[in-house]
Amino acid sequence: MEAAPAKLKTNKESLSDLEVESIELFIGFFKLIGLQKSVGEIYGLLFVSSRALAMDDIVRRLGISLGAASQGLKVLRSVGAVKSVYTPGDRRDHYVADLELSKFASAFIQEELKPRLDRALERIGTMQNLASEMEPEDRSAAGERLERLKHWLERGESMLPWLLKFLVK
Amino acid sequence: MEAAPAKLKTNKESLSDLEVESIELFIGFFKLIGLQKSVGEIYGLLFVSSRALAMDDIVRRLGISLGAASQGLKVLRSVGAVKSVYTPGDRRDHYVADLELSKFASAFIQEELKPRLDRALERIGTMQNLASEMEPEDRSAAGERLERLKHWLERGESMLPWLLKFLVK
DNA sequence: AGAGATTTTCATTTTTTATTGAAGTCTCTG
DNA sequence: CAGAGACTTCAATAAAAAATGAAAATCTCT
Repeated sequence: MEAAPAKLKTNKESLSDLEVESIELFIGFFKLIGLQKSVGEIYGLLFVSSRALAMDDIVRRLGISLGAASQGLKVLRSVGAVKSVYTPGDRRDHYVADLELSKFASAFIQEELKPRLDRALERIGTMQNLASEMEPEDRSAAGERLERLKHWLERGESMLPWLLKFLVK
Repeated sequence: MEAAPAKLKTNKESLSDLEVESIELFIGFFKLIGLQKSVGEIYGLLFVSSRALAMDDIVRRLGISLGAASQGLKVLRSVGAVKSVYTPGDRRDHYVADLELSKFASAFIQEELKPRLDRALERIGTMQNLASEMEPEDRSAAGERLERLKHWLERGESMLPWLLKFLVK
């Protein structure tokens, strides 16, 4: 039997406990709003970093691929969760976490929630038309349900601006 | 060349346009709160049905497996989204959609959102302890960030009861 | 302009998640 | 009280999503 092979990846400099906690925290948080693990990892690492990190620092520390880092940073930039800062004498982009957490929440509300509610209300219109062509017995059942659902969704929609204001302030 | 083979699955009685719209609507809605497609399909079908459906009606109409239907109904029961009604002279359970849509939303808030926020706040406590053992330069950067994150999460948490009340009434 | 460094893109592979299908359990009924 | 119907469970399979790795593109400095 051969000597035990090194099972652990050796290509990642070990993370501190603080970094691990931060990463786990943001993986969970970002998953909730539909972002993938690697995005949470990157943000978690940047969140507790006292200096800006270049993409290959991120790659090295997290042990992820360049591709994943590039894509993850793209997402984070697009929701305003990180910004790149200039570092004299270094050609690489360096990233820091933007601490306005409310940005993600409002991006989520405006880019995910709102469009879905709008789409759902559209669908209800379609469904009400379809229902109006049905036999009376079926129509009344479906009709009342649709009306209720519509009210509820409109209520939800009306709440969004308020919710947004609350989170962003 | 042979006659064109029947490509469509023939094991599902075709769905009406109304049913299709409803199913798509609820698939989207349920995905948002982390429930799987088959759960949305079942609820969407029940939502526009004018009568209670047995599990094998659901299986037949949607063309899903018994197992998926059983599991999907289990989830829907657990969040109070469907209830079973008694049908004389039939041993099978028959299900109707519960129209209190707010139930799902509040189940989501209480069973997903709240625990996650709590867990996150716990983690921040841990992180604050870890940070307090760090070198001063790193500590102040991390310390301020943690404090901000904590405030923001507490703010979010304080909003939940209100949100819940708004949705449920 | 061109060499080297950095970053992006995307087809392929890996991982994760959802669905199936068959065996198992329970419960009515004849 | 046996057996058929109704439902559940779970290991195996299929589908979907994410990560990798390498090529292509972009950038920067001389």
